[in-house]
Amino acid sequence: MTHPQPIQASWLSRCSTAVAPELLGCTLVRCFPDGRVVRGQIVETEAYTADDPACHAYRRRSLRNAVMFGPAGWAYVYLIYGMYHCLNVVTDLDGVASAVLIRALTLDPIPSWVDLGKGKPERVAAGPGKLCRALQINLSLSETRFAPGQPLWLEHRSLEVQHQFEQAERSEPQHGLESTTAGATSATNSLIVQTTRIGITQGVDLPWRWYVGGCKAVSKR
DNA sequence: TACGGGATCTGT
DNA sequence: CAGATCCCGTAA
Repeated sequence: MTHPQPIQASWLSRCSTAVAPELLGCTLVRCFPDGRVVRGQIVETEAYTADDPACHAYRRRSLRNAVMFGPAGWAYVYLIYGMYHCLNVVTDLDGVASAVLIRALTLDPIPSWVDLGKGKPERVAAGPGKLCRALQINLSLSETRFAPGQPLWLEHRSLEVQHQFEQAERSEPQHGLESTTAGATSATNSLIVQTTRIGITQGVDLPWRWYVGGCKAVSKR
């Protein structure tokens, strides 16, 4: 068991559509001022790019979206529907407005101070709004850097998780893409499913959502 | 300055 | 399927 490897800004400094699937299986770390730490495995992501009409930075640079135009490795948090927050990881080169929305986490174990509410524990961080509620992520964390010692940082897939993903790729004899429900496609030999994004009205057909197949924390639709 | 819609979630 | 609830982009 090796210790966790923090994700550097350079690794995130690529197109969001490349980063988003690779963030699956990685760990989001939330560190509170008193030192308490919550770790969650990322199981669902979406990519947003500069020329993507669904992207908050599509039209112009503004006070809210400015951080997306900057270098990779910063947090973009926004308030949605007046009551939920959503967490994004800024990606790509300085000047290229893009980000990955973190849509779901599995928390194992769930720390005692995380509010379970009612409902299944495996769904405490199922959905972009719920994961921010569970980890107490709000606007004050927007425009902070993902780095160890900060309130938020990211860690690469553990060896175990990496093996899981690779093993899944080996487990089936070679096949092409297999169509599942509603246009979702997944290689029969991969844990990762790629499909269209959720909750948007523009860019609806872009297949820029990825999730870990079979995971209970993934949005259902 | 005013207005309306939104990368959500829950309960009916 | 409606409602909660508030910020921000757009138009005036």
